[in-house]
Amino acid sequence: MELLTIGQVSARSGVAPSALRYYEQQGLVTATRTSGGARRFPRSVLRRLAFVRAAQNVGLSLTEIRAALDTLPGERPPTAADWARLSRGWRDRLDAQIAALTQLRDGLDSCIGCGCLSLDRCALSNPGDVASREGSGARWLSPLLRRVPPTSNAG
Amino acid sequence: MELLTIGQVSARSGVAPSALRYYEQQGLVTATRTSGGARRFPRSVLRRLAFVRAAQNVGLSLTEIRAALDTLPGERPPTAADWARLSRGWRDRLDAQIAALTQLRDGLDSCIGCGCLSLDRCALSNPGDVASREGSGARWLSPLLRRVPPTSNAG
DNA sequence: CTCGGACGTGAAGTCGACTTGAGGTCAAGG
DNA sequence: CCTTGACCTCAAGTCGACTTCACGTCCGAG
Repeated sequence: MELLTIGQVSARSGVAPSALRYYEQQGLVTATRTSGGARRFPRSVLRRLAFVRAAQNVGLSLTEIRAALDTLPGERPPTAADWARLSRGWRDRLDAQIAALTQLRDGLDSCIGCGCLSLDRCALSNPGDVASREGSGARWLSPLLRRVPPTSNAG
Repeated sequence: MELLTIGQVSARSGVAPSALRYYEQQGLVTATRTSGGARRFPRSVLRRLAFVRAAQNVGLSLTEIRAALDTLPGERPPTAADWARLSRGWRDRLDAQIAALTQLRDGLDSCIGCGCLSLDRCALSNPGDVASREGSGARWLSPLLRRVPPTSNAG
C-alpha cells in the first residue's frame, strides 16, 4: 500500500478531510489523482502534516508554513536534516512567546496587590512598556502570542 | 471635565472609536448621551478599558471579560480590591500557557536533533502526549494558547 | 447661512483556517 | 439494478473582534 486515500490520511493524522482538501488548495500538500478523480497521497504527507501541525503550535500562519515548505528541495525526498533546519528558527519564536507571557504574569503578580490597572503604568494592561511612545501604533503585546488553531471539540 | 467624549477616550486609551462603540454594544462599557445623542463616558471607563486590555492579553474572549465585569458591584464604584479579585484567576491561566509553551520548546529542542516529526511520538507535532488516545478529539495543544487581539498596524 | 469636523447609525466587509451544504461521480456489494 | 459509502467540486457559512462604508446629524466658527 504505497498511496493513501484522503480518509486514511485523515484517520492517521487527525486532520479532517476538508482541511486536507484546503491544504492541497493552499499548496501545503500535494496529491495525485486516480482515474476517477480521487486524491491519492504519498506516505510522506504524514510527515508534512506533522510539520504543519508543529508549526501551527508554534504560532505560524499557513502562509508562513507554506513559505517554509517551499524551501524544501523537491527532487529528493526531504531528510531529517531538512525538517530540523526548518524548525530551528522556531526556538527563538517560542522563547519570545514565553518571555512575553512570563513578563505578563510577573506584571500580574505585582498588580494583583494594588489593583491599579493604570492604562499607562500597569504592566498588565500595558505590557512591555511600549505604550504612549508615539501616537500611532504598537501598543500592548506584540503579535507574538498568536492564535493556535481552535481545537474544535475540546471546549 | 467630568465626562469624556468618544474621541478623548480613544486618544487616552488607544482604543479606536469603532471599538468603543462595539464595546458599548457588547455591554463592556456604558455611556450616557448628550441631548444630541453623542456618547459621554465617565472617567472610570479608562480603568475598565485597561481591564479589558489586560484580560485580552491573558487570552480571555470579550464574552468572558463581560462575564467578569458583570460581577462588579454596580452601585458603588469598583475598588482596587475588586479589580484585583477579577484578575486573580488569570495567574493560573498564564501559568498554564507558559507551561504549554515551555513543553513545546523543550520538545523542539529534543526534536531538532533528530528531525523526526513523527505524528505519534514527536513532542512538537503532538505536544502533551494526548494523541491517539481516543478516536474523537482533544489532540494537539489544548486551547490554552489562544488568540491575542491582532495589533492592527504592528505587523 | 454655510462649512468643517466630530459624532451618530446600521449594514456589510475583513482575516484566518477551516467547515458545511448542495449536488454529482465512482466502485463494490447484495 | 440499486444502494451504500467514500469521494469529488464549488459556493457559502462560521467565529471573534473589529473596521469600513454610506449616509445623516449637531455644533461652533467665519
